[in-house]
Amino acid sequence: MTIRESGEMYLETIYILSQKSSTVRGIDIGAYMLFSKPSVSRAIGLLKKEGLVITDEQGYIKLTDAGEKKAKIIYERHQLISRLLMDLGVDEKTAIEDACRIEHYISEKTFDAIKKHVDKYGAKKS
Amino acid sequence: MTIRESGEMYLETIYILSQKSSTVRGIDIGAYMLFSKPSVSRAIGLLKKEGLVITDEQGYIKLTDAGEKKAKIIYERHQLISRLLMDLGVDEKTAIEDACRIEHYISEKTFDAIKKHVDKYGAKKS
DNA sequence: TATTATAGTTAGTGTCGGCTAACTTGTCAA
DNA sequence: TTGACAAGTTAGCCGACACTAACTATAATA
Repeated sequence: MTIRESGEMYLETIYILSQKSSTVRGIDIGAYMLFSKPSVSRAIGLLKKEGLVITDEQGYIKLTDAGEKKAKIIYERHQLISRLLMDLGVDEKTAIEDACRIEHYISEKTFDAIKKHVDKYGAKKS
Repeated sequence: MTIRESGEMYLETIYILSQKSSTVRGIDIGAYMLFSKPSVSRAIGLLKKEGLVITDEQGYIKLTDAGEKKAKIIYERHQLISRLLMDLGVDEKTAIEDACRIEHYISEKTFDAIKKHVDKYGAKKS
């Protein structure tokens, strides 16, 4: 069972929250994603099974090395797509929102192409 | 009930097939999309309910005016995103595939921005 | 200490959108 | 005329992924 869009979103969220705070709880994830506690609970359970997430003794949620690696890739994609869209003239809010949905559906090849473009011309805005 | 990703794909397919042949049947749609007959049957039923599709006396599937309008928009999006990706250096096959998945998730604003870009710089390839 | 609030889980539901199996119907050829 | 095939539909299933209601466990506070 490989990870899907929903799982990617959770991973990315955990990654983002981990950078703001050293402790991430299910409830924080739910608050960020606007999902209910049971939805988060189930999703985290699945990510644990896949070895992408663990919970420590206090119940805090952490990414495993594998999870962190994946999360970074997803996060990087999000950033890059946002930048591309902003380069094209899309306002930041819309760019971030659209990137969030698109990021799960682009191939490696397209991602590389966007990377090249943004490295060359882009990133008006960090 | 508003149309979703799956419905958009069916509409676009009907649109494409309608341009190749004046008669479009469920079986043709299934062959194109690689979906089973019952899946197509159900989807077409839903599109009929939404007034986007009708079947004529012989059972052939046609877009209504509303359906054609929607289908055109979706098709145009697909074309534009493909061009954008090709402009970025993505090969045609990959560009078309990725565009197919992305097209359902971009906002009007982003679409407009892509349109401007492609009109200005793009379309190396029709 | 007893109460209350917070966090997590369990159980069960609903929608979307695929699927197979099996039935119906119409056409065409033996 | 009958038998077979092609196309469509019906019935029912499944996975993904949200939800609510309700239970549990723990921590904080009156």
